[in-house]
Amino acid sequence: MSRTRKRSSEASHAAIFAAAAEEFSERGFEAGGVDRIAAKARVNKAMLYYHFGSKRALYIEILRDMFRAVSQKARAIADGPGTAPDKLDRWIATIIQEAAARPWFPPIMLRELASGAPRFDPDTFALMNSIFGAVRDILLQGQREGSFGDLDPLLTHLTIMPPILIFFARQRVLATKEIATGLLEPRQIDAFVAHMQRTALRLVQKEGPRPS
Amino acid sequence: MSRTRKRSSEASHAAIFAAAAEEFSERGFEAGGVDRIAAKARVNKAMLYYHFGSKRALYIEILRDMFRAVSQKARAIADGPGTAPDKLDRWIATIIQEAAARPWFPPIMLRELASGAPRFDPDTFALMNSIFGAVRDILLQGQREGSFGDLDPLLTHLTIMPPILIFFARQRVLATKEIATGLLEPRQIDAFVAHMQRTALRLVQKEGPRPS
DNA sequence: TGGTCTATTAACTAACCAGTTGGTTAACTG
DNA sequence: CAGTTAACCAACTGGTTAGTTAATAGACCA
Repeated sequence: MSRTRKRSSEASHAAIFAAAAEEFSERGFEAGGVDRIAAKARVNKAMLYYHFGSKRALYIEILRDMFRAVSQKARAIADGPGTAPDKLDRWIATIIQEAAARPWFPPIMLRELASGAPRFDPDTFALMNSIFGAVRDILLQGQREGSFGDLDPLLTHLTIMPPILIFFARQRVLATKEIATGLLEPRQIDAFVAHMQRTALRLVQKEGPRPS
Repeated sequence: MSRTRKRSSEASHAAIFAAAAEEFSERGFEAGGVDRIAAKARVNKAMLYYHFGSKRALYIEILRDMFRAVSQKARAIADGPGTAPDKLDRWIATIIQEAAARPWFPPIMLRELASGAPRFDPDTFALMNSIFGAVRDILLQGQREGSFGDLDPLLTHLTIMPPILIFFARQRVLATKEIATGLLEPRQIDAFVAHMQRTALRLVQKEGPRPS
């Protein structure tokens, strides 16, 4: 049946993708091995080249998958209705949810930042930039509305994103070492969302009279 | 003369250290090559093993060098005189200065965080933890004195450090690509110090009446 | 002067890696 | 049923890698 073959093909594709995401997340692009990926996916190494063309193309596919999802949601929030503080809250909740749903994303992204993203093709780079574009629009809206103070959108973005990436990279490590269980329970994530929302609001707020 | 030989030995040691710092910073531990390090240091590869014993020992030496410097200064600030907000400001200025002086540090640290620091021996790990210990003492002092609100020291530390690491990792990338020159001029760094000091203060401040 | 130690080297090894090749199997099609 | 093709695989290749070894040059000292 065509179904059987087709399904098998898609299953192989998905298994390779999942195995590669895990491998690259744990070891990085250079240290990640295609033999190990193939073994994890229970697939012959040649299938990896059959389905994805090259180690790099497979890696980029993993990056693009997550950029596509985040970029689309960020644009929807920025272009949708609501006040700027409200949009900022929703943006933070969204990116944290997406990171929690793709545990391989934060380590890969951190390594890309550390390396200067030399593996990004122009399209992937543009996709990543469009995420910042949405955030910038939210921040500028807040300034226009008078609810946000004077701020540098890029610097603000670069202050909010890194703690999120490192929080999840650390969580994965702690989970792997089994130092503490249940650290990624929903309550834990909700508390972190609240922390980052509070942090972001304090960061963009207008300066004003302070207590004491 | 013994001087000539001794100096030559120390010079080789230093050249290998510098070349390795650069190599590991650009490519990471796994992708970093000892042959490339030796070539950069203008030294035979065997000298690397003579002076440092192994690739990993060389790598750890680079990590310890920076942890030693930062840990010592952090302790001095935490244990010295001054109010908590003042200490927090000095801590941020210090870590940013140390990162600027060791441009290889942020990328290496980011990759370690992404990998879960599997290459840390217990001593190095303790050295790194003692940095957090000093920061925690500053934050607790602020709570005791009533100038800081209710906060989680670890979460606060993990909100302040990542933007600093990523700021410098990005700077190095931009400098390499020569997209913009002079980005790391003193003024640029001073502005970033001010931004992070403002960010940290807003983060730890007591909640109070806000401007509407 | 002859022995000893530090610093250095070229040449080697054994393992590993990304990617290729040449061929097989099995579902579908006319 | 015969031909086509998507999906799959074992085995190989060429190149790279961390780490070793055996030998040597020169400083120091007795």
